[in-house]
Amino acid sequence: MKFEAVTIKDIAKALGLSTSTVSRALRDSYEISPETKKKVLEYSEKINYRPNPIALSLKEKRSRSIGIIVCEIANSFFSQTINGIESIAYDKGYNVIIAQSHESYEREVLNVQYLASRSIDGLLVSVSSETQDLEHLRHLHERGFPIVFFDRVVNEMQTHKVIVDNFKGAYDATRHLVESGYKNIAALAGSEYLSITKERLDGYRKALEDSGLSYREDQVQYCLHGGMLYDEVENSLNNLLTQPGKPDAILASADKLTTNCMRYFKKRKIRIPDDVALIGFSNLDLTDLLSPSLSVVRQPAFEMGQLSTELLIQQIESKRPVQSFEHRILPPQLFIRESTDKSLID
Amino acid sequence: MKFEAVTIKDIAKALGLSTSTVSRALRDSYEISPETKKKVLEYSEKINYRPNPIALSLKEKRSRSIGIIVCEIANSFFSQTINGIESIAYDKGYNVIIAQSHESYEREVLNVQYLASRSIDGLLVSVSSETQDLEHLRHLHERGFPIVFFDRVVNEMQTHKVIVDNFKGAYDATRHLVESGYKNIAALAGSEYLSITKERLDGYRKALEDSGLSYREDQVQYCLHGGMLYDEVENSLNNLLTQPGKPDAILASADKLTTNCMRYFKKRKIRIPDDVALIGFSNLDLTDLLSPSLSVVRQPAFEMGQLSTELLIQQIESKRPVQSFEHRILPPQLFIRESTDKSLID
DNA sequence: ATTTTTGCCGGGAACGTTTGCGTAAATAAA
DNA sequence: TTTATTTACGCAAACGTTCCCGGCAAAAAT
Repeated sequence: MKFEAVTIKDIAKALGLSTSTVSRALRDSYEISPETKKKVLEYSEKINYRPNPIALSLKEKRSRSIGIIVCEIANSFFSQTINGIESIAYDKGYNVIIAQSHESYEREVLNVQYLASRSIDGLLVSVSSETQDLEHLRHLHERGFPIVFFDRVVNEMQTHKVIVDNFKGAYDATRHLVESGYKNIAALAGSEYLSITKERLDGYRKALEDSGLSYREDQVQYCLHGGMLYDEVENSLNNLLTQPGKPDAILASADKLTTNCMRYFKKRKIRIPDDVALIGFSNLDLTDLLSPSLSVVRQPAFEMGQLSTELLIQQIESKRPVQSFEHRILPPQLFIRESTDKSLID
Repeated sequence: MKFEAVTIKDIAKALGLSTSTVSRALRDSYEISPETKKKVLEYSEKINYRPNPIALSLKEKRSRSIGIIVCEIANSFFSQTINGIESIAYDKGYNVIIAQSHESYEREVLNVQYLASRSIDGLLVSVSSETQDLEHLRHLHERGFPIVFFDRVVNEMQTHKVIVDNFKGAYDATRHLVESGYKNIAALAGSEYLSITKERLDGYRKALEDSGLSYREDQVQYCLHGGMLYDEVENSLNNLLTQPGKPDAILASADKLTTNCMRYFKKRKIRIPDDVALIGFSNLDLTDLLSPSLSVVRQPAFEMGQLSTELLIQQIESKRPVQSFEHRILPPQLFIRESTDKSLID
């Protein structure tokens, strides 16, 4: 069943005018007499005329829609980011098309190709945790296609980038653990390939060094899928907890890592924070309701979405190729709760 | 900066052919000689030709994209549903465009108009909690535009509908509370306008009656925004808890209602389930990590998304107007945890 | 009275693609 | 050899819109 819409031709025919006149009348051109304009406006109002955006896109060579690629919309951080993106995009008359990579490189490539072929005007990307090869994006970028990276950026490409200060987030969290008296602080990290993983580990390391504690490689575990799979978290924690100098605190550097870590401890009846303290990067709205309530580093997700979108649309609408690319760094927020602070437990 | 893509014309010019020949060669038409086909295929492969979907849409009067309207993608139930929708849509070569109403009728209307003007081929809708007037949807529906409702359906329109057995979900949950010894069971419900609210309350009521307990209107509280606003939940709970015959158990009929209910109890140091038991509809992946772990009615969200999309695409691709509409009802799942069962607490 | 300007409108091309129709050359049938 | 058929391709219209280019009146300037 096709759905027949009213076109400018129908209006022209009904009113005995040409399509050009109708088009001009609708755009309020000075070349059209007030009476004709009035007739056209009234009639198109009456039959509920809406311009066909497909036809417009074809003519203008732009679709007024932007693509988003994230790993999971079910991830609080990304759904909040998307809300930020949406708020700006709709304001500026852009439509958003969301695609999920589910942390798979293959699906990311497929999505990029799909979106590019859908004639989107620009792309907001947070790469998957598997992504190493960037040809699928570089290919577009070289041809002048606007791309903005957020959160999980890639250094190899000259584009606008919006991230949170991951170094500071991890640094502050680690310092907090040290100041709370923990001495063996392990890090549960995401994929090695991701920028955020490196930055967060750097912050963790620096905080240890600044505190006179030593950084030990065996206290760092990577999870390729960023905690999406419970098994990889279980594995990593098994590795950490069976080693000599067992950690008394853990810094988890992603949402799923943090919650699956809790799940692991709960299963094994390991008490938080008595046996092991836990702090993690998370944008969940429920961290206060968990047992124990969770200390977290929170990212300004909504603002990241807004900022990224502003930069993207600015580039899309710029007359000449953008030369200088911005690299914005937003501040993270530290929330101290029971999982790292026994005194808060009643 | 516009992004110039390769067209069929470029291929034709380069190969000294006409656009029609190139088009036919690409579609493997029998009218084209094998040699020409080979040349065209190889060249278009080389320059990475992709057909312009905008031009195709204009010609075919269909965009191969479907719209989704939900209140919040941050809601686990909806993000899971969207994953289900996506899985089917992409399989069948459809693109999805997601719009959020944020439980606002006004934004819902705007979104519907926006999506309709974006030449989508069909719409998957879960109405906002404010929605009473359905003109924005009826208008499209009457003109033969394919619409499928899921979860929050409307009875006034003859379309495909996919829901969960809300009656049974609430019935089972309430029976479970009764069987666990609770006698004063209150219901924290969502917007009165929503189908799911009515159905769930009906199940709650029937379970009470079947158990020899009386249904009391003062034990039911409605939250127009479905728990999105903490204040409305706080208000409702204040009403429930200050009445004579204070409830010893609560059935919360939406995700946000459930979690905000917990938040309220936590703030006031009301113990669950010792002071009040709590069970709620929820698709959160974290209910096992909450304190106490939460008993829930879970909906098969992914499957709902899949099924709805299959029905929608079937209708879109049907040659003749669809006469008979399906009304599918999926089974909910009950999970008993600590918040209603003291024996599970260690 | 003639020329110039102004106001108002229509014709037609273009965006990228598909497709019905026409047709030249090549081949087969008469 | 003539006619019929097949093969392989091009032309042009169409989808809905905008916009350049004209054109033709009436009004204004000469």
